[in-house]
Amino acid sequence: MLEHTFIHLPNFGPWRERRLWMNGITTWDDFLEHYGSSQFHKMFCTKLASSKNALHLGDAEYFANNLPSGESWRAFPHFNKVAYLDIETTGLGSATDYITVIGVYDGEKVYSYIHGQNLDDFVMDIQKYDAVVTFNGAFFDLPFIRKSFTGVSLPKLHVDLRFALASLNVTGGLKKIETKFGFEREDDLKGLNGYDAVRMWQSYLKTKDKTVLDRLVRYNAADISNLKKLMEWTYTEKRLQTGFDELVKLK
DNA sequence: ATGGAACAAGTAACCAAGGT
DNA sequence: ACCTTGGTTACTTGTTCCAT
Repeated sequence: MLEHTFIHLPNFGPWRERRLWMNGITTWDDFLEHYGSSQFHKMFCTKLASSKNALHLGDAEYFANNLPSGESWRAFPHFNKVAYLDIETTGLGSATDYITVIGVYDGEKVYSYIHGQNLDDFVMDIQKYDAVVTFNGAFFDLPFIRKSFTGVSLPKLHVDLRFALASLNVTGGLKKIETKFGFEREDDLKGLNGYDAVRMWQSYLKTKDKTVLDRLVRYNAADISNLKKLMEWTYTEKRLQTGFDELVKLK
C-alpha cells in the first residue's frame, strides 16, 4: 500500500490523495512522471523520491516518522520482521509494579522473556524487528517497557490494534474482540484475563510450581498469536476503507 | 487576473478509553 | 493508579475552482 500512499505529503489528507487516485495517479512513479517537471510540485517530488529510497532500503523508521500515526498500518505488508508483542505485569503501573513476562511472536515462533530468567534478553532481541504490533500498547505495554528498561530501543513503526480496530467500529477489550471473531483458546486458558495473569505470577512466586508459570506463559502466547490474525484482518479492512482498490479497478 | 464560495487541512482544548 | 492516543468540537488557515 505504501507506493500508492500520498497522505504523508505536507498538506495532503485523505481527500487529496483520493483525487490523485481518481485522476489515474496511483503510484509514486505516476506522480513523478506527471509532475516531475513542475516547479510547483518540486517539494512533493523530492519527498516521494525519499520515500522510494526508504522503501528500497527497508527503512521502517522513515515511514514511522512520516505517516500519520493512524495510517501506520499501510506499511505493514512491506516489512516482514514484525514483532507481535504483549506483556504481563504485577499490576497496572503503580511504582512497585514490574514486568513478569514479555511475549514476542514473529509470525512463526513465540519467544517468551520471563522475569528472573531471561527477561533482559528482550532488550537485544527486540532490535531485530522493523515493526511492532500490540493491542493498547501505546498506552500500556510500550511505556511500561520503556520505564523498565531505560534506554531500550523499540521499533519506531507501531500498529496499535486497539485504535485501528476502533476506527473500523470494532471496540471492546481484546478478549471480547476475539470472541467476536470466533478465535478459540486452549481449554485451560479460556476465561482468563489480565488480572488472572497477576494472580498466576503471585501463585508461582509462593509455590515455585512450574506448571503455574507455564500456564501464565501460554496465556501470554495465546494473546500474541491472535494479534497476527487481527492485524491481517485489519489491514484488508483498512485498505478497503481507503477505496483504493475500487477506484483503480474502475479504470 | 481577481474575488469569493466551498471545502479541506491544521490547531487547540477537552474527553473517553483498555490493559495487568 | 497510570498511561497516550484518537475522536469530537470549534475555530483558523489554506486550496481549489468557478464566475466574473
